Amino acid sequence: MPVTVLLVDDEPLVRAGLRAVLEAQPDIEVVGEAADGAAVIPLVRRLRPDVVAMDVRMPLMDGIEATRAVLRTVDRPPKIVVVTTFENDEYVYEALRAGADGFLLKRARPAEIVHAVRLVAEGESLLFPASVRQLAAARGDGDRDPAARAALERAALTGREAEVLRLMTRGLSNAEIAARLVVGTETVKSHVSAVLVKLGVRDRTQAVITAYESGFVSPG
Amino acid sequence: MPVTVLLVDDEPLVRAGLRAVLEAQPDIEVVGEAADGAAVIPLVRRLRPDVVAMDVRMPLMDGIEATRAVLRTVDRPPKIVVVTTFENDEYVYEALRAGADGFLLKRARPAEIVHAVRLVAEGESLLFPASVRQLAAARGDGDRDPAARAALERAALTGREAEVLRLMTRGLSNAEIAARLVVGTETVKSHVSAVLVKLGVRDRTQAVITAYESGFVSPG
DNA sequence: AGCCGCCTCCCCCGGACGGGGGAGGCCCGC
DNA sequence: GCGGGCCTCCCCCGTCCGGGGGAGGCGGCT
Repeated sequence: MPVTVLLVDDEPLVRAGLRAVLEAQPDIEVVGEAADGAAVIPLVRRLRPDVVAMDVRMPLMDGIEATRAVLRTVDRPPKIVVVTTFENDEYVYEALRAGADGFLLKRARPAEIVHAVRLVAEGESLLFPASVRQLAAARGDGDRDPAARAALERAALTGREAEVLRLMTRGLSNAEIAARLVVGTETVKSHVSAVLVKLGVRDRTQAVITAYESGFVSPG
Repeated sequence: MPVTVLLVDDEPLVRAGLRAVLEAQPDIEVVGEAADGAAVIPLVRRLRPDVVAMDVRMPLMDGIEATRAVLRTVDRPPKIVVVTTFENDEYVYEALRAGADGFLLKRARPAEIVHAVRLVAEGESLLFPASVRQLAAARGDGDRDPAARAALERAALTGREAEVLRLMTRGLSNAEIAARLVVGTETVKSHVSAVLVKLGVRDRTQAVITAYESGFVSPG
């Protein structure tokens, strides 16, 4: 029996592309599509796909949240492949922690995409080698052993820091962030400093750049 | 006879998506694909498509350059539709000035994409209404009359300003930009101030955000 | 109970940033 | 030739930013 796949991406074009690529394979069948993470759970319950190809960035509920939701609420859940546009995506480890079984880049060649779907369907927990290598190199860690991953988690932003970073990426000053969060500017400065240290950058502009380049936020 | 289309995009997935969408139409035929603008001219000469669907952002030669090249070197050139990811794309007017006949958003629905291709093939110079409206609204202009377009061009960044903005988006300080461009920091400050005014923003961080949001630069 | 991480706030301080204004040289188009 | 846009540089000044410290409270985990 064929591998059944559910596509989740807000861009119809990407869905059409994935569908075209995957349906060209006799052993793969696309059984459904969704445009947002919020629509995933009922579809998974109904269609029971083997694999969900899930975009990370979606309007209402992003891929990370949707992954958590599926794994938390569905029994015998499908394998989840997170689809991302960027190497060095901050969301990659977030997705893995959320329980995704692998991820792949949108710019990957069709054959690689097919390969990845087949592998995770077989139960392999595949991380795209090139991406993982870049991710590791960018962080200065060795390979993907648990210690390295733990180190990454330690370097992860706290909830408040992520919130502050997100407001930074919207162009707010420290005072504006303070007003928005109803805390003192000194508090905001503390969070900003922590963000800069953790991202390894010098100022808020570089932090915003890193946020865009890593997919923490995204244009459009 | 059917409308023949050449697809130009560096992402195989997008090409596959466009192909799937367009080939579903009986009167549209995709006659070729290219992954970069540099490959377009020989393909256009050989295949003589009615329409070229061209991505703006490509590794070796971008869509604007490729558009210029095609219109300059090919006689009886095809209609060119520029494909972009972002509304409010700075490149939109650049593309129009380069001679593109229209543009469409990647996130447009399949029916709209098909519609756009058919229209330009018929000789209509179509600008996607939603995009144009947003573009106009964002700039505070009225509609797409020549005066408005002229106003946009006047508000456009000069070469030096664009260069400075690009270095800003790479996280450089004024002093670093000055060193890079071999000018004084006061000069850089002048350019930065001009950029801030023209973009209608308060500080460099907001300028970088605008640059990302407008597609002036892009992650990955 | 004790520890630790997170959030909160405080001080001092130097440097970078951005606004305002001005000005000279250059080249291009009218 | 004259204007105008562009690039270049200059001064003053107030503000924001970020670094380096420290510190208290609170909640969870052990």
